[in-house]
Formats: sequence, structure tokens, C-alpha cells
Amino acid sequence: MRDPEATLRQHDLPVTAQRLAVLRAVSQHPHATADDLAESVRSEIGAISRQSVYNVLNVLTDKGIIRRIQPAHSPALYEDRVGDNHHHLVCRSCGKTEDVCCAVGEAPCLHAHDHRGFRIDEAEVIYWGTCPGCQQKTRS
Amino acid sequence: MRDPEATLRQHDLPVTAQRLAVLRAVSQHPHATADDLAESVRSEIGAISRQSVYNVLNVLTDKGIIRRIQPAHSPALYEDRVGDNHHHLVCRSCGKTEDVCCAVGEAPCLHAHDHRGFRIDEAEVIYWGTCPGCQQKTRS
DNA sequence: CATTATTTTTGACAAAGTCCAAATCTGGGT
DNA sequence: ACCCAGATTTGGACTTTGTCAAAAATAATG
Repeated sequence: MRDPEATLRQHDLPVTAQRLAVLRAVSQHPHATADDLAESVRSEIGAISRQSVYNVLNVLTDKGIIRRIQPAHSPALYEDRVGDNHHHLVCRSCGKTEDVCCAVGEAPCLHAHDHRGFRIDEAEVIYWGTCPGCQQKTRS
Repeated sequence: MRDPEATLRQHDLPVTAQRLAVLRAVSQHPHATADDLAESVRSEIGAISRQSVYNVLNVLTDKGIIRRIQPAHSPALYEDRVGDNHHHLVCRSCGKTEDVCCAVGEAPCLHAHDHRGFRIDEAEVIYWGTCPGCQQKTRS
């Protein structure tokens, strides 16, 4: 994230210490949970309420400044990278999450165009598997 | 579901009234939540504890007899149709969920083969959009 | 039928978020 | 600089979805 303050202003959001800190935290810790981010923010600006973390994350998500992903069995994760149609790879055993470029090309997934009268606006893809670390542990 | 009782026996699961009823309920109400299913079962056999609904759903899911899907902002949904690699279409505004045949062909999605050392075993795809009914409401 | 392991039930508990009202702060006008 | 209105932050209670654990009930086997 180049300039968190400018980003907020561009979206007509009043600039607050909490928002700046959360935005920086998301930028520095991709795929972190709200709780992780709260901790991170606290170490940066001293304190923030749980509710504010959620408030900020919700506003930023609504404005499209950050993206929320919600894999099964996991609290929501947040990331900085928006608008590039990438997907995610999640380890079933440890939850480790990585970005994956869209397997099929550009916004390919939306090809299930308007199925059954639905107006489709996003195809969310999660690849489930086992990460290298957990493969080793399991192998024994 | 042809014969719930036979299905249970095939998987070495003791046959109980609760299991039969839950299995029938899942079969009759695709994409229902645990709560919906509990209601449905109660209307069929009179009573069932919340925990038993979860117990049964978990066992059946583990055995691969039913499938659990967990869209964001929604409790888990269960369905009968397993092993045919279909995906889901979810309405952002009312939550209506429909099955979609895999857009790209047979188990196509797994083509992000073993990315970054992960051993991938499933590609989960959810198409997000607006269902016909909600499009009309919004249009006004 | 009697036994034993498995299920079901009940009630407490946990995690992740949301709701609400009060206190505080931001941004814009003077 | 200062004030004001509206937006944000806070703290605490609450909701939802689901799990844990122990006791009571039940299914399958001999």
C-alpha cells in the first residue's frame, strides 16, 4: 500500500489513527485474521478496541480497498491485493494460506455467465490441500 | 438417496432413527443448514437434540455420504450430491444457493496442480451473484 | 437375551462477530 | 484558531454456530 492516508481520502473516509494502523497492518500481514490485525495494531499505536478493528475492516472491505476471504473452519482473513482476480491455496491441516494466480487466465472463472438467471459478479476459488510442511509431518 | 438404511450399513454405521431421519432430511432439502435439518427431522420423528444433528452430519460428512459447503456469511449447508464435482451459485442478497455443473469440464479446477509444493486435493468454487428474484427487487 | 461399544442427550462452553449507547474525534466553515 | 455537526471509537452485552464432556439410552453381536 503506497499511501494509506491518500487511499482513505480518495474514498471519502475521514482519516483516523485506527484506520491508518489497520490499513498498514493488513498491508504488512497478508491473510491475517481480525485478531492478528488487532494485535499488530496494538503494538504499533498502543491500543484499539475489538469493535473498531471490525468497523475499519468492514468499511475498507465495503469500499473495495481490501479484500476479505473466508475459508471454511477459519475466521475471515484480509488482504491488500485487490482487483487482480487471484485465488487462494489453503492447507487443510495448518491453515497456511497462499495466493495463486488465476489458473485459467484472466477473470476466467466468470465464464459460468449468468447461469439460471443469476447475475454473477465473482467466482471465488479455494484450492484445498496439504502444505509442504504438513506433508512431512503426516508422512511419518 | 435410494436407501438410507443400506447406505449406513455399507459404511459400518449403526442404524439409528436419528441418522435415518437426518439423511432423509438432507436428501429432501438440499442446501439446508443444520438448524433447518433439525426442524425438518423434528417434524418427522418428533425430537432430536441439536448435538445429535451435528454428530450425524459430521459422521456422514466424514464418511463422504453427504457434502458440507460453507459459503461466507452463512452457516454450513449440506447436500446429498457427492462425487460429481459440481459447484455452487450463491445469491449475495438472499443466500439462495444452486448447483452448477463444473464450468470448465471434468475436475478441471484441480489444474492448479501442486502449486508451491502443496498437494492439492480439491478446488472449491463459489459463484457469487444476484438471483433473479433479488434483481427485480433491486431494480426499482 | 445379556454384553459392550456406540449414540444420544443435556448443559456448559468457545469463537467470531454484531448491536447499541455514550464518549470522542475529524473535517469544514467562520 | 475555534466550533459544530456528523462520523468514529469504545465498552459491554448479546447472538450465532458449533464443540466438549459426562451420563443415560440404544444397537449389534454372540
